[in-house]
Amino acid sequence: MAVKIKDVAQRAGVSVTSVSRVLNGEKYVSEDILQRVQKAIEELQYSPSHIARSLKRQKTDLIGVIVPDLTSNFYSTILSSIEETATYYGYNLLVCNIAEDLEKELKYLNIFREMRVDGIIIMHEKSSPELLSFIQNSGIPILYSSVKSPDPDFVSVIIDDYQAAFQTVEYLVSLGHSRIAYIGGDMRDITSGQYRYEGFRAGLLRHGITPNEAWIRFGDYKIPSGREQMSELLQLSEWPTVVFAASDDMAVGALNCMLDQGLDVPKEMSLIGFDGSIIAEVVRPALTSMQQPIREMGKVSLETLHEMIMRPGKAVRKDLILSHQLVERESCLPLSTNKTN
Amino acid sequence: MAVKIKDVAQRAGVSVTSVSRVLNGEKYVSEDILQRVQKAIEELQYSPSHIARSLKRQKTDLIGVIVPDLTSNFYSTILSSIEETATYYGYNLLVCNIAEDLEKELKYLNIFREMRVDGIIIMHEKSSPELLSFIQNSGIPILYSSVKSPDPDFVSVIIDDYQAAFQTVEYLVSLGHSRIAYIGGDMRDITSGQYRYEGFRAGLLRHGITPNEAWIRFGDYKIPSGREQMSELLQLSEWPTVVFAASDDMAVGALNCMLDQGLDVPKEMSLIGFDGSIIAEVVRPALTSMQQPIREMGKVSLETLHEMIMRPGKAVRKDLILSHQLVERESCLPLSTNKTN
DNA sequence: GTGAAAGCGCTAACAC
DNA sequence: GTGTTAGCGCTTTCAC
Repeated sequence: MAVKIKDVAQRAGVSVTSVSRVLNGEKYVSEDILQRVQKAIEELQYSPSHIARSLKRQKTDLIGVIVPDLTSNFYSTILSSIEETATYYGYNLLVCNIAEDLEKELKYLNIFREMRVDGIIIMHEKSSPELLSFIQNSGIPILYSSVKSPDPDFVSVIIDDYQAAFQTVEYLVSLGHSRIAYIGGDMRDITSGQYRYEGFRAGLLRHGITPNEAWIRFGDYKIPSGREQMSELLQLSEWPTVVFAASDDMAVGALNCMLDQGLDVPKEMSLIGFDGSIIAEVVRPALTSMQQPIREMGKVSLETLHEMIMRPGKAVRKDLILSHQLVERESCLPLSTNKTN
Repeated sequence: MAVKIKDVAQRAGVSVTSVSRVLNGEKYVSEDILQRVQKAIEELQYSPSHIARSLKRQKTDLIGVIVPDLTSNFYSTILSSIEETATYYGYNLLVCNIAEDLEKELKYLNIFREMRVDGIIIMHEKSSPELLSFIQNSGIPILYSSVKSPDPDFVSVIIDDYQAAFQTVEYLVSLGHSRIAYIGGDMRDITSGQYRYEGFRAGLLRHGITPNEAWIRFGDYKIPSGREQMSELLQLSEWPTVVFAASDDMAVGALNCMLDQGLDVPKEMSLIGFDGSIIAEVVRPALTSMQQPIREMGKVSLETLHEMIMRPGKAVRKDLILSHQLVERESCLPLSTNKTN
C-alpha cells in the first residue's frame, strides 16, 4: 500500500496537482495528461487514500448507524434499506449494535464523533442525560429512525404510533372483540412505545371498554419476551379473546406460547402484531399486523440525513410521519358469537 | 468541531506533544501537565480526530464486512457476533450488504481499500476473476467467514460442510428414510454449497440409495426460494418422505409451502434444515436442523482476523473448522412402517 | 492548462 | 519530562 499520489505523478511525469485533478474528474486537464495519469494509476495499482482525502476535505462520507439489535427482523430490514440508499448517495456505513446498552451507545457516539462521520442515524429509543447532551452538542447531523427522538428538536422518521395503535384497536373492535390484551414494549422512556400504548388505551376508551390492567403487559420487543408475557397471561383465570402485541417479534413469541399450549390460533384466541416485518408472513398462522413502511423508512431516513448534511443551515421538519397500514393475514378472526370463553 | 490538539495545548499552556501523550496514555507526563491537559480537554469539549490519527499511524481500526443479505437470520447473527467481538478489540465495522451483486462487492472492496481498513471479512461465496485478483493483490488481511474462500490460500472460518451434510443424511437414514429430497444453495460456484451437496450425495450412496435427480433442486438460501422449490417438488407424481434443505431459511419456505398445501409436517412428510439459526426455533413445527456454531463463527472470525492484522508475517491455518451439531426438534419423524406413500 | 507549496490534525523522532 | 518539527497523503489556492 506504499504507492501514493506522488509516485503516480512521477511515473506519469506530471505534478501531483494534475493527478489529483484526474482523480477528481476535474476539467482543465489535457487529454495527454489524462491518458498518462490513467496509465500510471493502472500500472501502479494506485488506490487513493480516503483517509488523507477526508482530512483535507473535512468530510468522510461516513454515516454512523446505531441499531438496538441486528438480529431483529425489523431493524435489519431498515438497516438493509439504509445501506442500499447510502450506497446510492456515496456514503459508507459504520454500524454499531448496542444491544440495549446505553453506555455502549454513548461510547460509540463518541467514536463516531472522533471518526468525524458526516451524520448519525439512531434507531434506539432509550435515552439518558449524557446521551441527550451529546446529541445536542455534537454538532453532527443526527436523525432518529423508526423511533421518536428523545429531544423534540431533533428529526425523527416515524409513523404515527398513537394513531396506528388506536386504529388497531378499532379494527379489533370492529371484529367484535372487547376482551383485548396488550403486550407492549418497554415503558421506561417517553418514545414510540409510549405513543403506541397511549393509542391502545385511547382506542379502548373510545369504545367504552375499560382496560383490564392484568391484560396489559410489557416486554422488550423481542421474541422471548412475547412468549414470557403470553405465558403469564395464560395463567390468569380470565382470558382475553385477542392479544395485541406491539411488535411482530413479540407476537411471534406469544404465538408460539399459545400454539405450544395447544391453543388454536386464531379460532380460540386471535393475535395481532405490529411492524409488518418479514417474520409476520413466515409464521403459521401468518400474522395480521399493523404494518410500518419499513424499507421506505430507511430510505427516507438516509435521504433526509443527506439533506441535513448538504444544507447545514436549512431547517428540516422535525417529525417525518410515514403512513402505516393494517395488513390482514390469518391470525385475527371475528369474535364468533357462540364462543364460550 | 474546530477545536484541535493545538487549541488544547494553548489552553493548557503546554506543547502539542504533551497533549498527544496524555491522549495516548503514555507515561513521561507529570501529574501537573496531566491535570491541566485533562481540564483543557474537558473545557474545550475536545474530540481527537481519528482521521488525522489514522493518517499518521497508518492504521484505521476499521474492518470492512461484506454480507450477502443483512435480513437473513443466519448472516445477521454472525454479523452481530462479529460486531460484539470487534467492539472488544477496539475495531469499528464498515458494513456492506451486497445482495448477491458481484459488481457491488468489487466496488465495495475497492472502497474498503481506499478507506485503508485494517482487514476485511467476506461472507459471500460467489466469486469472479476480478474478485479473486483483488483478494490476491490488495495486501489487506482478508478472511472468509461461514463460507469457503474461492482461493484455497485464504483463510476460511467454516464448518466441515461435507461431513455435516453427510451426517445429516445418516441421521435421516437412521430414522428409516430413503426417499430423501434435497434443496441446495446456488451451485454456480465451488464453495460451501458444493461441499454440502457432495456430502449429501455421498451420504445417499454410502447407504446404497440412488439419488433421484428430480428430488434434487437448488435455490438461493433464502425463504422464497425454499417455497418455490418445494412447490415444484410437490407437483411431482412421486414424493419423498423427507426434505433436506441446505439452509434454515429455505427450510422455512419449504415448510410454509407444505403447510399451506395442507400437508401435515412431520407426520406426512419430514423436513430438516441446516444452519441452526433463530428461525428454526421460531416456526411450528420447530425445525430439526444441522446447527452451525453461528455466534462462535463470528467471534473466531474476528479474532483470527485480528491475529492476522497484528502479526502480518505469521501464517494462519487456512481453514478453521468449527464443529457442527444436529439439533433435533419437531420437524423430523422416523418413517412409520405403515406409511402408504 | 499546469505546478509549487501550504496545510488538514495528528504522532513520533529528536533535541533539550 | 517536555517541546520543536517533520511528515502521514491528499486538495487547493495562487502564480505562472
